Amino acid sequence: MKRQALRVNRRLKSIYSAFEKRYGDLGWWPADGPFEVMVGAILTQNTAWSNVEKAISALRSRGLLSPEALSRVKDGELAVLIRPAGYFRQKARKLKNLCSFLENECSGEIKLLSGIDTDILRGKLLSVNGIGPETADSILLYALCRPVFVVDAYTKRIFKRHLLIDKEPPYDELRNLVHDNFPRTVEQLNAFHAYIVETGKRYCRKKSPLCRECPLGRMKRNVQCLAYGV
DNA sequence: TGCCAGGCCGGGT
DNA sequence: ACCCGGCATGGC
Repeated sequence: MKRQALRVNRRLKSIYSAFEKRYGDLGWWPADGPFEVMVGAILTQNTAWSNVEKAISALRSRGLLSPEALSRVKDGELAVLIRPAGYFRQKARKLKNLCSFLENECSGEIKLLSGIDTDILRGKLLSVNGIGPETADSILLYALCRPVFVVDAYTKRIFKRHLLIDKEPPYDELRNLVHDNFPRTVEQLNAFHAYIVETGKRYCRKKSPLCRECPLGRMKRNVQCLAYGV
């Protein structure tokens, strides 16, 4: 088991290095301030980022990118504004839930969340209707600078294609695989997920073939899968 | 034209 | 513990 962990550790590092070499510093998350990160994290659920940008712009142009302002808008009105991001009625409610959460938890002052332990905070975020594991971790990492790894569809696809795992494990299991075998620093976890998404968008969409341009190269057929569940 | 995108929820088995 | 249908727009 120790041996296994060492291999996983090495594989993760080599993947990360390949990304780093290709992309350098991506400067993620693409947003202005923590609240905007949170809003983006909800809006991008199963949705192309280009569509999210339109919605964010609409909110920005009306000065709604703060918890206080956003909580005052009526659901129906908000829904129309974020329409380009899809699932707009659901997401309008989710955004309001986020605002209520922030109001209850820290009176809308995001800085005040800094006193709360990361795991406790994660639990609180997960209790908000509309915030699941990926959204919670995105908020923790990119809005609140907590050292957590964010798992998404690209992560599973890339790890599977590059033989780190042979099937798709439950969210927390994959997250723990990285937590246990990769440096647990905000900087590296931030960059790692950013690299995964950038690579995923370019080279690892559902039907895109494996190609030479991918920073990880082609899948090597005779490399043994490290398997999941270590 | 149909498939896909940086998920999540509620209900069922 | 999984599996499903629903949610919705815009790009290719």
